[in-house]
Amino acid sequence: MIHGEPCFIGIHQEPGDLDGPLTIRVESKNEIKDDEIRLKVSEIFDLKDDLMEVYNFLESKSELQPTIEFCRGLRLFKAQDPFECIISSICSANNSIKRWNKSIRQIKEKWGEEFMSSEGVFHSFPSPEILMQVPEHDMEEMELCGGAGEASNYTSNLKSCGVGYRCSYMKETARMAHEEVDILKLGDMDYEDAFKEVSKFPGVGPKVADCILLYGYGMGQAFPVDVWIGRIISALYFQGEEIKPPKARIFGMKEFEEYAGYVQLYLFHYARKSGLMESLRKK
DNA sequence: AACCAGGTAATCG
DNA sequence: CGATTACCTGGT
Repeated sequence: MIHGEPCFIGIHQEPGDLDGPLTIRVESKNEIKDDEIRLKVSEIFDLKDDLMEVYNFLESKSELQPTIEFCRGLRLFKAQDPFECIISSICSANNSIKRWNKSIRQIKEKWGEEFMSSEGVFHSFPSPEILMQVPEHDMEEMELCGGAGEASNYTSNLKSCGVGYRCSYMKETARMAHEEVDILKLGDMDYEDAFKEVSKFPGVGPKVADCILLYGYGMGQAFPVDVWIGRIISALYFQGEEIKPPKARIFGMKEFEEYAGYVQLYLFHYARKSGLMESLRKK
């Protein structure tokens, strides 16, 4: 997997035993060294350090202390495929979790590479080159196929995955990732430069850019602000006064520094589990 | 059937 | 500049 070959990793931990042992099962056609597996798993699940450093930080801020008991053991999860993360993040904008997950699953099933394992069939996310060539809508696909039958019968096009107007963003981003931008290089840039760079992709605003950098490239200083984080910051730090996303983002980055990503994750989960979210619902 | 949620891009003053 | 609005889809 270090070299890009497919590999399946199953991870199990007894429910309720967050400090208990992790069982890791690996499947691959090729031989893989134990150390490589450990390295990759630990990178994906951010296991390189225990969370004490994060918890010490949360403890030091009175507004954040309550999040700990609701989130203990929760970790940032790093995406394995940067391009999948970029397209997924674009797809998530102005969209529901359920819907954009469904869209991404369909994209993988339709244009990803297929793999078998004992757990069933898997699909990788298609490469930029593949995705940029996918027809946008049923009419385009029909013409490509010679124009036979009803357009609505064609389902090998991006719009059929329910991505809506994000379709053109995704295709153009795929084209740029293939022809103009080295998306692997983003990981070596510093945060500010990487933020400017990913913001060049259509459909990528501040929130999506921060999601890409946080979940796709492990940049922990990113603080993605969606409506919920905006409301939570307003409630916890500004006595409920409305704080607009750009201001909430700057505030979060200054206040939380290299822990901003973890604070965002913990605040969101805390608000959801504690009932704070219900009380903040609309306006 | 009208209305809602959800970030970005375009447009307006 | 800041403020407003169109955009698509699946849900009520």
